[in-house]
Amino acid sequence: MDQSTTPTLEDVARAAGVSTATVSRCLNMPDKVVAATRERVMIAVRDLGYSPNFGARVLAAKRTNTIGAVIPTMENSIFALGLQAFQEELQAQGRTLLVASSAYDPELEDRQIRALVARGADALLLIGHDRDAAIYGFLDRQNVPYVVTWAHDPTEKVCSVGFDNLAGMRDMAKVVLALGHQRVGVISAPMAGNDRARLRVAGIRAALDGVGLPPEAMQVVEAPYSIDAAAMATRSLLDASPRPTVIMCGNDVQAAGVVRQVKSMGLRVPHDVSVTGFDDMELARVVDPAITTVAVAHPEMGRLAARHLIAMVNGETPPRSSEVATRIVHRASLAHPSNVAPD
Amino acid sequence: MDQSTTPTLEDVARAAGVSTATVSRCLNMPDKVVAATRERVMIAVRDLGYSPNFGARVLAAKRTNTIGAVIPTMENSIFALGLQAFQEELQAQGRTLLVASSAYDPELEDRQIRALVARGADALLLIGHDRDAAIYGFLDRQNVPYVVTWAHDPTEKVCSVGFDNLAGMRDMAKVVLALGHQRVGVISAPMAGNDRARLRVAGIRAALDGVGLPPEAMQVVEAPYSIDAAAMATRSLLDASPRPTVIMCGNDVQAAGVVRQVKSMGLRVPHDVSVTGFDDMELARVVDPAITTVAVAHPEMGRLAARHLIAMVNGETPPRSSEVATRIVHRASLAHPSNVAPD
DNA sequence: ATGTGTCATGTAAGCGCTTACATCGGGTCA
DNA sequence: TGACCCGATGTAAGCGCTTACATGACACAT
Repeated sequence: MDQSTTPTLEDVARAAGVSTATVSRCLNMPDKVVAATRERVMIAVRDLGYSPNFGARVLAAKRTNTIGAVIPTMENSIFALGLQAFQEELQAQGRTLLVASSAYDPELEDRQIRALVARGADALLLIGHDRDAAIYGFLDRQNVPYVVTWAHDPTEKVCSVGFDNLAGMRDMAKVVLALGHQRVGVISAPMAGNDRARLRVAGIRAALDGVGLPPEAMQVVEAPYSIDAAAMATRSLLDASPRPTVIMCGNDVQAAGVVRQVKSMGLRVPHDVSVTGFDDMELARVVDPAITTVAVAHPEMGRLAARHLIAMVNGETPPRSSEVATRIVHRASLAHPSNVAPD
Repeated sequence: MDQSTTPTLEDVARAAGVSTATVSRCLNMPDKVVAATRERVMIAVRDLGYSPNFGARVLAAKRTNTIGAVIPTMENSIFALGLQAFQEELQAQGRTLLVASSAYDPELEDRQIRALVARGADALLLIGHDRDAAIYGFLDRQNVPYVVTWAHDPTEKVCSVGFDNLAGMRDMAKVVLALGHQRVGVISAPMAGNDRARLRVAGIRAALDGVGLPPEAMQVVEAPYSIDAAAMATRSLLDASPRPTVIMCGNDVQAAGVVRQVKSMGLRVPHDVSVTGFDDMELARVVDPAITTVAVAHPEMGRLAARHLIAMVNGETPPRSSEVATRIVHRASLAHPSNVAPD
C-alpha cells in the first residue's frame, strides 16, 4: 500500500539498497559515490519523488545556504536593480535570498534583522550604516556576517560595499553650479536614520561651499521617496521668491514627481526649473524631459556584495570594503537657468 | 568561562531553572505558562541573547511558516503592489514570504518551484495558469498547497485568486472602439506560456468582433515588458500604412515606452496616436500624457491570496476561487482618432 | 603470503527543537 | 477526609538529515 507521507532519505536508501549516508552523499557530493551506485540512487530518488527535508538538512548541516537582505522599501524599484544582481550571484553560488522590508523604520528594521537571523540566514545584507550599534553586537554574537551596501565609508569598522553618496551628489551639484544656478532647491528623503540621504545633501552643500555660495542658496525639503510626496514638496519649494532655478532630488522617483508638478504649474523644464535625480532608474528616461541624474553601478554593487558575504560565510576574510563608481548622466531636464546667458 | 557558541533552548532552561519544554512553551504558547515562570524564562532568554534555531524548530514542528511565490520578473514593479500586500498579510499572520523569479522561463519556473519546496515552503503562490501539469502533480504529491493569481478562471481545477484578464482588456477595447478607432495596434508580452497575455489580446479581439470589425483591424506585436522593447515594437506598428490610430499595450511599462517612442517620432499622443496600458502602475501617471489604463485591485488580490493559502496550510478548505475587479481609468493618452469628429 | 594504502560504503551519533504523555501539587466537593 | 480534576511543569521520544569514524574490499609493494 502506498504510504501518502512524503518519502525520507531512508526510504530512498532502502529502495536503492544502500545506506542513508550514501544517498546523502549522492545528493551533496556526487563525486564521492561510484557512478553505478549513484545512478541507482538517483533512480530511486526520481521514482519516489523524493525531496529533501529542509529543516533536517539545516539542523544537521548547521547552515541554511540562505542569505538575508533588509531593504528600506519594495514599493518602487530603487533597490530592484542592485538586489536583482545580488540574488543572481547568490543563486549562481547555490544560495537563496530572503528579502525583508523595513519601510524606512529603524525599529522595524531591527525586528526584521532578528527575524532573518531566527530564520537561519547565514549572512545579511544591510542598506546604509545608520543603525543602533546593539544590532551589530547581536549579529556578532550570533556569528552572522553582514555587509553594508548602498554606501561606502572606508573609515567605518563595518564592511561596506557601495558608492560614495556624498561625492556622487557633489559631482552632480558641481555640474549644476557650473551651469550658473545660484538658487538650489533640494528634495531629500527624510534624513533621520538615513545616512545616504544626509550624505547626498552634504554633497550639495560641499559643492556650494566650493564656489563660495552661502548655505541660504540651498533650500532643503524632506519628502518620502514617492512621486506624489515629491510633487507636494515641489510646490513648497516653488512658493519661495525668488524661486530656485533648479531642484535637485535625492532620487529619480522624486525627480519624476518634480517634473510632473513643475509642468502642471505651467512652468517649463528645464527652461524655468531644471531638475536632477539620483540612481538612473529606467524611470529617468521615461519622463519628459528625461532626467539628468547620478548613475550608480547597482548590478556591480549587488554582485560584489554577494561575493563578500559568501566569502565571509565560508570563513574567508574578504577584502575589507569596496567602492563602486557613480557617474553623471546628462539629459534634458538640466540646463542653464534662463536668466543666465549660455556660454 | 564564556562558551562562544550560540545558546540553545537547553541553556536557557538551565539558566531559568525550568525544563526545555517550558521554555519552548514560553516562546510558542505563552499563555500556557504561569506569569512568574514566564518572566524568569524571558529574562534568561534576554540575558543569553537566545534566538531559536530555525532548522531544529522546522524539523520538530514540521512547518516552516514560510510561503513561497514564483513571479515572472522583479525587474519592473508589475508585481510589486500585489506582492507587497501579499507579504504584509502573511507577515500579519506570522508567515514569511520567499520570492523567486522565473524570468518568464517555464523551465526556470519549474526549478524555482522545486527549490522553494525543497526550502520548506508550506505553500506556493503562482502567477497564471500556464504550466506543465506535472508541476501540479509534484506539488500535490508533496502536499504543498498552491494558488494561482493574476488570473481568474473558475472553470480550472486549480484554485485561482485574480482578475479576468480577457474581460478587463475587452472593456478597455470597447472604450477605445467607442471613440471611433478602427485600426488598433497591440503590443503584447510574448504569449507563449503566458495565459494573461493571451487573454488580454483575446479581449481586444472579442471587442472588435463585438462591433463587427475584421481581425485585420488589429495588428499584434509581441515585446517583452520593457520600455525599450516596447519602443522598438512601436516603430514597427507605426510603419504600417495606414498606421493604427491607437496602440493598446498589455502593460503600463510598455505603454510608457510607446508614448516615448511616438513623441520621439514627432507624433502627438493622443492626437496622432492614442495609447492604453494595463495595471495602473504609478508609472502611468508620470508619463506625459498620463496613460489610460486598466486598473487592477492588486493589493486586494494579494491579501486574498495570502488568506487562501494560509487557510489551505491550516487544512481548512478555502472558498474555491475568487475574483477581484478591474476598472478602466481614463487619462489623457486616449482620445478620438483625429480623423473622427468628437461627438 | 602479508602488510599497507586507498577508495566506496556503512554505522550511528548527534543537530536543537516540539509535543504527547507522565507527574505533581493543590483546589473542590461530597 | 478522600476522591477527583485541573492546570503547570517535567520527561523523553522523535523529527530527517549530515558526517566523523569504522569497515571491508581491493591493488600493489614487499
